[in-house]
Order: sequence, then C-alpha cells, then structure tokens
Amino acid sequence: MAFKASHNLDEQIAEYLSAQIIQGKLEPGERILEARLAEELGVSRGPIREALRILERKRLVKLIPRRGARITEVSAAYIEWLYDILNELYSLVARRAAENRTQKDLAQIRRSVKRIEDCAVRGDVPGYYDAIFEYASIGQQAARNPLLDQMLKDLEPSTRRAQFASLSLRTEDLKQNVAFFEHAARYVEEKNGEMASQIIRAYAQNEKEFALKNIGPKSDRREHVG
Amino acid sequence: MAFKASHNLDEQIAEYLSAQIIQGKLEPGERILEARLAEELGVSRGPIREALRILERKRLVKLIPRRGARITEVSAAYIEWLYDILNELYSLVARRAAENRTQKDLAQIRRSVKRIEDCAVRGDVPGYYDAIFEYASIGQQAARNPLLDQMLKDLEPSTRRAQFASLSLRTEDLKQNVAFFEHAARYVEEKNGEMASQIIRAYAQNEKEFALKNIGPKSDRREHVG
DNA sequence: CCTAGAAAAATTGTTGACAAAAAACTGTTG
DNA sequence: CAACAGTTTTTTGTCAACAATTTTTCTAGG
Repeated sequence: MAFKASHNLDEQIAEYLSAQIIQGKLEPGERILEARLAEELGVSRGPIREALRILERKRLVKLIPRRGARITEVSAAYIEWLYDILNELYSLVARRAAENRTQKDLAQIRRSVKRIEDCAVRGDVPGYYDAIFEYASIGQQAARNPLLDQMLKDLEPSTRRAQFASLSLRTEDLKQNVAFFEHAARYVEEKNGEMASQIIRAYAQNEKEFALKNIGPKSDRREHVG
Repeated sequence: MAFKASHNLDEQIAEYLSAQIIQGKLEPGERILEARLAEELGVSRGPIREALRILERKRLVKLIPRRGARITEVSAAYIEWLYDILNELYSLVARRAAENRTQKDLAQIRRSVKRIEDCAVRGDVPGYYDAIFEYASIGQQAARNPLLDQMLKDLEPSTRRAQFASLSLRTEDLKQNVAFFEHAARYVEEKNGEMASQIIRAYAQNEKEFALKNIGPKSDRREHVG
C-alpha cells in the first residue's frame, strides 16, 4: 500500500479511504486511529489528518475535536435526507442546463446517454453507476453554476455509499432507467427546463426508494453519528 | 492576537480568519502564507493548515496543492450562483418545517421573529442579520433534516460575505422585510408548506437583488478563483 | 459485587526541523 | 529588449518528537 510522494499524499489517502468507506470495508461507526493508519500506509500522521479533513467535507467521517474520527452512518433516515436534497439540487441543475446548454454540451450529453445504455444492456452495474455520475457531471457543467457543481461533487461519495448497498440487486431494471436519461436529455435539448427537472425528480425518487429497500427499516434517527 | 491552547487552535484560527474575510479585511484573491500567518498568530504551521481546510469547506479560501491558499472572490456571478442554491435549499427547509414543526419549534420561531422586529425598528443592521440567521437556524432545526442543516451552515459564511458589502446601505427597508418572516412563520404554523416556501423564495430573491446592487456589474465569470 | 478515584496507557494536538517544489532573480544570448 | 537557462530564495509538504487530553486499567472503600 505504497503511495507516491510525488503526487500529494493527503489526496491519495483521502481517495483510498473514500473507496474503502463506500465499499463498506470500513464499517459505519468505526473509529479511525491516526497512528495505526499512518503506520499501515507508511506515512506520518500529518497527511492522515489532512485526508480526514477532506473526508469530513465529503461527509464520510465525522471529526470530533480531541476524540478523533469516526465513519459516519448511512441509515434509512440519512438516505431520505440526502435524496430530499439531491432532488432539489439536481432539479435545479436540469432547469439551468436547459437554459444554458450549448451545442457542445448536447453532444457530450448524447455520448453519455449512449454510454449509460451500453452498460445497461451489458448488465454492467458498476459501469452504469459510473456512467450516470458522468452524465450528471456533464449536466452540472452545462448548468453553468460552479458552486452547485462543487456541492454536488462533494455529495457524490455519500450518494455512491447510499447506492453501494443495493448494487448487487441491480440486474433487471437498468434498461428501464435509460429512458429517464434519454427524456431528460431531450428536454434539455428543447430548452424545456420544467419538464427536464420533473424527469430528474422522478428518477431521484426511484433511486431513493431503491436505496432504501436494501438498507432495511432500521431508521435510527436518534443517535446519528453524521 | 493570542489564542488559548485549551480550546482547539484550528477552530479558533478558522473563526478569526473567517471574520477577517467576511469583513473584507483580507481581500479576495489575496494569498495566505502559512509561515507569515503562523508567526503573526504565534502558533506553528500545523494548526494554520487545518484552519485553511476548514475555510476551504466554507468556501472562503481556495486551496491549490503546492501553491497555497487564496481568498475566494465574491463576484456578481458568484452571488447569483449562491442565491440560486439558497433559494432551493431554503424553500425545502420551509416545506419540511411546515410538515414537521412541533409546538416548541413554533414558540422559538415566534421569539425569533420578535427579535428580528426589534432590530428592524432599532435600525440595528448587524443585529438584524444575526437575527435572521438565528431564524433560519431554528427553521432548519424544525425541518428535521440534519444534512440540510449542515449544508446551509457551511454556506452561512459565504452568505454573510455576500451581504456584508451591502450592510451599510441597509437602513430603510428593514421594517418591510419583517413581514416576510411573520408570514412564513404563520404558514409554517398552519402547515402550509407550499405558501411558506413561496414566501421564502420571494425573500431570497429580494436579498439577492440587494446584494447584487452593491457589488456592481463586474461579473467576472471567467477567471473565477472560487 | 459495585463505585469512585488515582495511576497508566493510548490517542490527539502542537511544534520545529528538514525535504521538495514553485517562484523570483540573474546574467546570457539572439 | 525579449526569451531562456541556471541559480537562489521562498513556500509548501512531510516527518518525528513532545505536550495535552482522553480513555482504560487498576485499586481501595463501601
């Protein structure tokens, strides 16, 4: 597990831990000990601490002064909270993308829809998720609101985490979902922001329910470490 | 400029710098040199770096690996981007608060409206802004979405920064604004989320235009260091 | 057996020194 | 005078040691 010091350690470490957390290899509630991790990765504690701050921003860990870092929980309640926000933010993206999109954006979006479709027919679930995040990212570019783009990028790890649990169950319905992206793209092309945002809301609702199904009804609203 | 080591240095430093940036004592685009600042504050570079990470999360500085930290710009474009998001997020807060508010929430909200009103009649502009952030915070609590609450708290410094420039121009219209908060509170009480969110949107629109008036038309969309 | 409190261990916070990279400077050449 | 290469200076990145705090362990008293 060696990292190159040429590229920045903190970002590499954050990236590495991020993947571990999303894939559930590090369990929610688990504590991260700076010293142990530092030795494990063969670096000093400095970069570890910076990486933890990056993860805090992405809401993968919670930092409590003088008592270290813990992996945040992804409860059913958290998923509701997250998608409630994603709903609003992506609906805004859709509206603004419909307003501001250029021909170049449209070309990229079409290419991205194709990529989603490919993954769907191949039944490549991880590829599908990567593809929809690319699709989202292109939409965010087209919306011309860098702050919104950044905020959604910060939420991406949380979203991926919510989706990861249900990843293995995604087999049949991928092809149906492709229609959502095609329609949204169509409406963005036609500059019909209202309809584009409606489609996105419907898709988000879908995703939320799917994510919830596989978390179970353990909605621990009280002692939430997030 | 001594900090107590008993409470954490990084947060104290972040708080201190935050105030400096919001009040414009540190100029947008300006570089922050770790060593210089460390000596100025009588601490080592470690806590400074952590403080900068906190400020990055609040979008007050931009961190670029191996070339340090710069104060972000607040252009007219940025204010548009920010309020576009605040609009959606606070409108969600209003809807959820209307759904989930308890009697206790209502009591707090009423108290907060009173405080806003007091500041308005006294013409206490800084107090007025503090009061509306308290009002917002109470609403966020009532909405029962901790993630949304946290995200809006992270945006607060940016919002305060956008408002600061126009602070001195706020003299006449404060009393008119109080009506917004009273109405929103009323609708939250009546559990009419749709109307509550509409009121909030109207107020946000107002605020945006006010903030823009005092920035001027220098909307440097291109080389934006944010 | 349980509790309170002191001692010990573990963990985070902070520092100063050194390494690596970026930026500024300088003299040279076309 | 502008472009360039090499050198120096400045600045950020990383480390290892030490200080302060929290957590755990141990012991005495009820």
